[in-house]
Amino acid sequence: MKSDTQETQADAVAGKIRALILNGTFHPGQPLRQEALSEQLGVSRTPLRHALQSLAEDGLVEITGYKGARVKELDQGMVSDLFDMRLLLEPLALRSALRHHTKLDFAKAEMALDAADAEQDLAKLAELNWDFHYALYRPSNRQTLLRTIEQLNKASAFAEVMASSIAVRSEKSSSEHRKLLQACQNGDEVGAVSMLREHLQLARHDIRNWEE
Amino acid sequence: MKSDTQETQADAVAGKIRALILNGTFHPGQPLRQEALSEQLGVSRTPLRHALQSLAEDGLVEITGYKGARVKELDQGMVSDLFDMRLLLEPLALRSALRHHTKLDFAKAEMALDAADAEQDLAKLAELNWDFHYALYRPSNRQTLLRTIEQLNKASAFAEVMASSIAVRSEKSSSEHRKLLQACQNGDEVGAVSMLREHLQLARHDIRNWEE
DNA sequence: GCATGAGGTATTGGATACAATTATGAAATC
DNA sequence: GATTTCATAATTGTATCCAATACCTCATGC
Repeated sequence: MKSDTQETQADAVAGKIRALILNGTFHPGQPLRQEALSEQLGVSRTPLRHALQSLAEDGLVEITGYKGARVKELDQGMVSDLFDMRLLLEPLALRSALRHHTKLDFAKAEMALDAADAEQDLAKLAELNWDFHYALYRPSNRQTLLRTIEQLNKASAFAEVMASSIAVRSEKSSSEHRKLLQACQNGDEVGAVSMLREHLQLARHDIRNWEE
Repeated sequence: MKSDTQETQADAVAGKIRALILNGTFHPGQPLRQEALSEQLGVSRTPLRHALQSLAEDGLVEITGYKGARVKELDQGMVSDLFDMRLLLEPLALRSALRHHTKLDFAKAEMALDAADAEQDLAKLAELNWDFHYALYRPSNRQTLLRTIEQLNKASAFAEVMASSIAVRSEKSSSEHRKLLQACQNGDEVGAVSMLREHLQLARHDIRNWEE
């Protein structure tokens, strides 16, 4: 997961802001003032600005020229779109990866699951969620596909947190994840794919119920 | 297509650099030095940096911390991934849009096609290409889906230009586009979707043949 | 001869200062 | 009283300057 690129302050700050958003410290629609944030996080406005731009790419904040950045509102169609896309793309990645899985991949996936079961912090839980899925998809070695799926997952995590769904269904999610992992280990392609589909549909359903 | 957000110099510069890349002035792998570019484009390094970050999001350049930005190399799997994804996502957008098309949408699409037939500049041709597809998908009103599809289209345009494919198959592409538009106007859902699929597959095929 | 490390240069990342734009609010006008 | 206007403040975008990091050369040791 670690890239060879030297981490810059902007990246670090982006991570911190992401955590603050996912933890609920910053709520949807809230404006993110550059000066205040920069002093709060102990950096200048320059890297902060880059961080905000990064978060905008990930769909967590919305930037409007000369008007500033605010935490994105979770609109009605966003959840549908995200999960429709994930339902189309992730089975493709999983199928491409299935023949190339190694024991190390399964170990990484299981490690993420175990850590998730003990995790309370929502931001870290979301991160572990992605670690699990990524472990299963990465052996496909399809970088471009993986990058898009990662974006969609990050945005989904945002939606789940906003809908207070990620905490509520964590134990359900865990069992679904373990079944999916088991199917992958057995080399059961149709089972794994259908388990993945079911998992995504259940997640979407639970989010839907929480938004009014 | 114009958003209400005030265009900033960073955005303008991003557009210029994108054009320079698509026109072949900057070739893949070439490093993009900030100082040189900033003086060439008449802006400071600060907005230039933001522009490069934007282009990195679009997948046209690659940024590595403290090492700089370079025009992205067109790797083998990228084309496959992009078109696999487009083949899954764009039919969904088209189907969602079909019932909501208005005469204005068709007019916009046709205008883009007519302009494309007379266009020589590769960057503008790529832009018109997207304008056409966007006109057909936008009535779906699915913003998140559209945003992802836009990214994929921009990246595809990059790949097509790099493979010297966009110029060669422009007349073929035009006829495919017009058939697709016709099917949409007739309200022929299955015809439109299959035409779209064929169009994408042909584009992928022609790119494949040009890369060695 | 080749690896290795010190030093200097080139280039990027970050901090600060300044300009451009937008939001705010009070006064004037209908 | 509501609305428009204009000035002022708050906020973002841009330019400039400084610091951190990577790259390249060249000396030095084996």
